[in-house]
Amino acid sequence: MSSSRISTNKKAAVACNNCSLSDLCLPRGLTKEELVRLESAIDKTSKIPKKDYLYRRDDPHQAIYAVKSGAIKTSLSTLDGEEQILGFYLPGDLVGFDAFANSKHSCDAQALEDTFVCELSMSSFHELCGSIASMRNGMMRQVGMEIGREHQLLLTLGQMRTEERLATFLTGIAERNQSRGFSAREFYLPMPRHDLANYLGMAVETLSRMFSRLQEDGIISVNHRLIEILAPERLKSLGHHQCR
Amino acid sequence: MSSSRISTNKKAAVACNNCSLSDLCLPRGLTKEELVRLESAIDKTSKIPKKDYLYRRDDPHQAIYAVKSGAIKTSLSTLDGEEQILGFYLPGDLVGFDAFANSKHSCDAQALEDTFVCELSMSSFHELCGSIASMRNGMMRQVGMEIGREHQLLLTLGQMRTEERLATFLTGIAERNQSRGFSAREFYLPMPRHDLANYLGMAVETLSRMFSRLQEDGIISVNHRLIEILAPERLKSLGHHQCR
DNA sequence: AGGAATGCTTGATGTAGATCAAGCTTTACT
DNA sequence: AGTAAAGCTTGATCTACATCAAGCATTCCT
Repeated sequence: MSSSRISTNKKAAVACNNCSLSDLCLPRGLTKEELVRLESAIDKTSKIPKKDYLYRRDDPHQAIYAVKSGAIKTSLSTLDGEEQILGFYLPGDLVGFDAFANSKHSCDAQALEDTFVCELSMSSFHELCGSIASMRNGMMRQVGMEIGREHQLLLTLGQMRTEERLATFLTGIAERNQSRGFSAREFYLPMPRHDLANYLGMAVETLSRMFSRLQEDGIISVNHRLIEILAPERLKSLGHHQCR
Repeated sequence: MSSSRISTNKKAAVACNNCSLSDLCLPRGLTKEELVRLESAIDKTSKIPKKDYLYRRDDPHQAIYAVKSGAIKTSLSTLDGEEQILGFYLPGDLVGFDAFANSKHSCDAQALEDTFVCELSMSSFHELCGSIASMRNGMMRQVGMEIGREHQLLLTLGQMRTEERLATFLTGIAERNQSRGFSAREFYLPMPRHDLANYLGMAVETLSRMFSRLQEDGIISVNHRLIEILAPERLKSLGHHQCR
């Protein structure tokens, strides 16, 4: 039941320096010397097997994690056994800010597929934030982006109809892939329908129908989790509630 | 249209030291000397008249604000003229973290009534965070609480029925008042129905009906914005989706 | 003080999306 | 390989809530 990570390698296989995610993740804006300090602080890379938890609610805040490959979902579980998914974290994303309030995690983080994460222990984190201004700024930027994503999701859940929610989500994923050097046109979704429906605040059946509708309209092509965006502009224009 | 603050007083009328909000806001955990430094960094207290903006989207990130009295709402506006309210900030709350991502505010912040805020300029903020560890930690705690509030709202919008949303909101306000030394039983809501309905993701009419329903059931007493909670336990038990 | 505008409530009606139900496909397990 | 269990889709029905409509109360403005 508890967080059971295996295949822990002392020292990251790839230095931050050489990591393909370096400009998405923390290193952006650090000097060469600072980068060396960050790298030596990243004490290990862990493999989280599919369905295992990276951490659970009330676990002590041990580290900030950077997703290297795979995907993580965070969620809140209620007493009556329901859950609300809060976010999906893809390679280059940082996870773990939810524990800032009281040094205990306030949600669960689970691997959607076999996932590798870099760990920056909280003691290293504090030390680096205390001594390197650009590290502090980079961290603040990341926290700000996290808050921004949550604001966007609140807008989605509060204002949009179901078709628009899915359209907005798909364009978001496409842009994210683009910025990571992957295809914005064709990609695999890392999460099952069940999770995506929950995240977008609708029933699985409704989500499925919306996928079908977008496909019938010739906007996307759906093959289970493989999505091809045929008409990116039309997809984007379905998102009426874009921020001014 | 733009942010027009008036009645700016050089130097806060009440020092952080003596401020009734001190243990809710930043000072918690600071030594006497650190507190003096924080106080001297808080260069002014501003009055934001009702309906004026504290800041707007795309404004440069000039300060972190602490609400001393009154109330602030933050919101996202869409191109087609709709809005999603993201949060209500009451005395003791900190506002302005939304600009961490790129040094520009990513939402609007508007006064619901005449409001006084303390301003900690970003330059002071950076200086204090760089030199005082407990200041850094206090700030992280605040950011964590902000993220926690947003998670709670996502759960509310994603999982709850309308009556439950209102019940959860009201118990939350009651607890907040309690922790601030005000009555948890009787209080004025600072926001109009329109804003509360938007925040809770429902139509004003539905919100009004839910108020009426809770009143008919003898759980609360409603007189416009004056709310009296008659049966706190029953109200709380309507919130089925409490976190485990 | 008087009138207009805003805010709130209640009732009647319509509908987007939930729920229920069933079949099919893919993945997981022995 | 064969069977069980998940995962996904489509159709039929139902309902919680939105929308439309109207009236009253309160606040704002001159």
